[in-house]
Amino acid sequence: MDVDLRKLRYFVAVAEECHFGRAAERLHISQPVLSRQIRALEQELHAELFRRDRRSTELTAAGLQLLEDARPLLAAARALQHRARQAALGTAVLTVGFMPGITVTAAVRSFSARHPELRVEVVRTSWDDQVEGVHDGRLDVSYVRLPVNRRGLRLRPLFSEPRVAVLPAGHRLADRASIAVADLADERLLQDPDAVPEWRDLTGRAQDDGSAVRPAFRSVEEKLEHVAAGRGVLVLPLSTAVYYGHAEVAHVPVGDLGPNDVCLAWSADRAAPLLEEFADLAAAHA
Amino acid sequence: MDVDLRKLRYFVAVAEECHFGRAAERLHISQPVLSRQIRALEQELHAELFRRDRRSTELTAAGLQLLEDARPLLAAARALQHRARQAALGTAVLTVGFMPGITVTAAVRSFSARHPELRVEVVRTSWDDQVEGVHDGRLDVSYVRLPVNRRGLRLRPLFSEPRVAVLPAGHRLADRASIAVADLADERLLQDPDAVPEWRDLTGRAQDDGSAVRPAFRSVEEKLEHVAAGRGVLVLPLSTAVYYGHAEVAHVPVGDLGPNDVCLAWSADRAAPLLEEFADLAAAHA
DNA sequence: TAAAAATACTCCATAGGTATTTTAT
DNA sequence: ATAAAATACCTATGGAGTATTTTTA
Repeated sequence: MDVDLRKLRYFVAVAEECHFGRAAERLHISQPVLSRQIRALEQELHAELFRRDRRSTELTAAGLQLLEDARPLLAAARALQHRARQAALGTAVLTVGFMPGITVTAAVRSFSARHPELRVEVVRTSWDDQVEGVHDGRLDVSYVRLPVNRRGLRLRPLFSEPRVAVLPAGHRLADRASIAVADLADERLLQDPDAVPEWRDLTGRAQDDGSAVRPAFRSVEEKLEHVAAGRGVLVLPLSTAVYYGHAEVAHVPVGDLGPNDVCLAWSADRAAPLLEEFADLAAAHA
Repeated sequence: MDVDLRKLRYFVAVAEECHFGRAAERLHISQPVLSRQIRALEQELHAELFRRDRRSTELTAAGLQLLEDARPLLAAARALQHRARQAALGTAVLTVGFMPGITVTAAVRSFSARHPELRVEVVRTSWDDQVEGVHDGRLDVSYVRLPVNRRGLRLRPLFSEPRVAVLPAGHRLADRASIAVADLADERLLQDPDAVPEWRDLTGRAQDDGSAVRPAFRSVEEKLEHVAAGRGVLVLPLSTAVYYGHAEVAHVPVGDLGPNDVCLAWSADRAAPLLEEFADLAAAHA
């Protein structure tokens, strides 16, 4: 009758690992259990999900389709649990996510004034989890920086700001009034290339020259230390660069980079009145 | 760990019936089982979902929040199953829903020409299920008539058309070139008031004068027979009225009713490229 | 033959059932 | 006293484990 979310979670693990043994390990269950659960899922759906070739395990078309739907469904289920538990605590809470550098106080203050019965929580996000929290219920609304995957989201544009290159203090370009992307061609980019799509278009740079490009330094603070140490450069929205003032780094505008757009995002699956109201205020204060 | 969709389905039934016994009956399980499952759900969520008063059962704030999320989640789960099964059948299918009177052939033909590998199915919908099918996976895209609940949907406006009053052939207003809503004040409306929000604004008409207003005649054809028999009137988009030509009924434009907007709708939770492409074609042919 | 998945079995948590009790009017 | 939900207790399905077999490069 109903699908079993546990089985879906198992399925996603296998789909991601393409290997029953490793997936079982990740899920902290034994391999035979996992095989049996996946088989059961396949029978329930009347669909073969994996092509078990000799030494490899890969998704079928049906499996690909299922993966497409399963991830958001699991996120929605987590969100449902989270919100139900939250609601049970009595005090209604609106949780606002924001990327570093974005100032939310004005909008939050206005909103609190209108809704004194709501407690407003503010949570710092990062490039990697700025939308995740919206999908899994930890955030009600989130200030996000484009580009984001719009799927399942409702977006309200707020403002745009220029992007700057962040360089070591003594760098040959550090004193320039403005530079072009091409000037950075020989530098190492210390961040997710998706955050700077234009980087990909730089001639002479492989599509993905070794996925070891972005190691374990996740926070902006850590990345800035690496910049200061001369290990690479960053491209950041101006407000982020200003927010994290660092004596050993400088920033210069990049002339041929489009501006960075900031939006408010919330789940397209939710009843929106309060969220829209917050969005209106956020837009008014932007 | 994961919520159990079965429990959520049970919960929704109890929330809708406000009565464990009736809900159990509807679910074809015994009442004690249902009580136990709801208790288990409450414990998993650390949330009291129902206030069990003496003789009544009603939702708590947490229960209301859960209901809000549970219904779309269950629909999404059904959609996931449906699409996975469909994908397993091999031939990829795009299913298009449409309200009676809307012509989809042009858009469908263009789309088929561009995607000969896809089989395009066309399914007739009605006022009551025009969005349901999109949520539970039976439809990939659907031509809908506003107003609709936008939650979880992506909408692309296509066109607008005037709305007409449908009257018995010999009716006192049947020969008029145009009428006003007020002229219909004494008539009985044979359809869901939500389909004609302006009806509510008519002075001298109770907000909901007996919910027995709309009995078991669901299809447009049945409603037209009732109009012909003089039992009431309808307000329909012009194309629908024309589509269902009936010798014993007439239709006249209603001057002070806004036009009816037709949109293409699809799920906000899905990856959109193909759906957007269809939307583009639908808009081009509108 | 060796790695990966499937099968065989055992155990136990839990959904479901019936009979009964509790609770509040 | 009665209607509604909760509890007690039983059965059986199915999830999880370990040991083992099948499969194919």
